[in-house]
Amino acid sequence: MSTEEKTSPAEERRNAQREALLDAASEMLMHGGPDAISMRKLAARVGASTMAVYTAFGGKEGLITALFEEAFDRLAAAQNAVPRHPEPILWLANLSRAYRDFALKNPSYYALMISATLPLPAALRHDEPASCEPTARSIARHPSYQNLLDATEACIAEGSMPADAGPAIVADALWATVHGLCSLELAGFHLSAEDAEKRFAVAAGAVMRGLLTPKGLKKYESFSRSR
Amino acid sequence: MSTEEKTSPAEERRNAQREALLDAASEMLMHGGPDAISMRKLAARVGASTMAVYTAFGGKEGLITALFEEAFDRLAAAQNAVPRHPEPILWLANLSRAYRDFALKNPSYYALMISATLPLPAALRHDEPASCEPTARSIARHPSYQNLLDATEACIAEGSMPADAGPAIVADALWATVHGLCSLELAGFHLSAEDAEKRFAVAAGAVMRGLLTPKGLKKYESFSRSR
DNA sequence: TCAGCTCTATAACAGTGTTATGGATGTGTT
DNA sequence: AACACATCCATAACACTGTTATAGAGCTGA
Repeated sequence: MSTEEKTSPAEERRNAQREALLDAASEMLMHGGPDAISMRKLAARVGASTMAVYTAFGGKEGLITALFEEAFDRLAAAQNAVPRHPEPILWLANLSRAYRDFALKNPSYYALMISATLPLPAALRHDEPASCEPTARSIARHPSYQNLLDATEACIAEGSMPADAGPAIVADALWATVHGLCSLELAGFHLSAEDAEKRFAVAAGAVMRGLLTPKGLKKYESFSRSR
Repeated sequence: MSTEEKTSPAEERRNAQREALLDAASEMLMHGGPDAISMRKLAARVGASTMAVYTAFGGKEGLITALFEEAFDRLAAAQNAVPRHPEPILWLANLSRAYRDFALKNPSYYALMISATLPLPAALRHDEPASCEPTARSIARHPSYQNLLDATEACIAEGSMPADAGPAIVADALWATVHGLCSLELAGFHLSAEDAEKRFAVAAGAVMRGLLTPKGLKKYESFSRSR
């Protein structure tokens, strides 16, 4: 017997239905974006009525919030899967590549995540123009962001990156670049896969190099030489 | 008498109504995002019927496309307003700042533009998963992108940036970073205006420095010192 | 077993984008 | 100037959307 809560058969069935709804919703999200998620069609797909979605998630907003959490969990898992390389610079580089891989392999989840990073829903959807509360829907400051922050702090600790700007600003700089690159790539602006790869290498390498101290630069270039 | 086409009074009235519709639509876009643009409300706002919007733009898709063009025109105007500094590195830096200023001052227009750069509408909205045709809705490869490309080529020509990667890839690297930073900032991830400014300076400066050749780096640092 | 409660199915409400169908308006020709 | 033609717009309807009220089923706990 594990430490799980005892689940009555009805509650178990409810949870199963909730997961079925979430799965179907993610599938609808996959090949049509958030607007393609219709409450009626979603309920019909799992053989339930529309109200089931409302009791499970409270509404479309709640459903999409649940999809957000799913997306963030997947991203966090992908980032945690990156081994903590003893050289923090290489750890950081590997985190960047893992971030890109995640974005390319889960385009609709990624799009959903960054749709909260856009001003549209966050600041403008509701009539209050000065809300600016990211609720829980944002990449930055999220657990999936922690690895990037840790690696940045390790770089600063060993003197490879400057300490005066603060780790958050440095990490944001790298994140902004990688995110922008993924946006470009997902939008289809790559004549070939090799070009996309090359562009990512050039841009991510540039911002990395530009963020390093002279000491860090020397290390980084020795890594590049040895490769 | 100018070179304009002769406009009959009816056609002139039609054009006036079309512009009135576009203005009202942009206003609705401003404080509610694209989803807040309702055909009925839009038509009612200018005192016309719903069909007027359809004969003028063909549908909501056409209306939003018109808003896209408006947004791109404004961005292009903002970029063209940046004087062509004799030092291409500084020209490039000024273009970046102008891009950010535009994004911060026109958040909904900017969000509309980059919503086409996202995978959501471009690749996933319609059921064909392999369309990937940016039609005319994309920042990169657009006239508003030309200044950035020109400045990059000027940097390469004077030897401040490497020529082997090609100007497009270098320009994309800078654009991706600036775009990512604007996304972060517009989403509300700035504790203070000074912090946002600092972050932009650090990140944009880093990618710029990382893209420069040793020769360009020497120039760039002399600029920073003299400031 | 039975009261009580939660969940759900049906149907309706207020919206949305879009589209047929007449009638009014302007246009070009005779 | 007057007629035939084309265009455009207002009305109303259709097919959807998310959401909600209402009533009935199902499970829970005593």
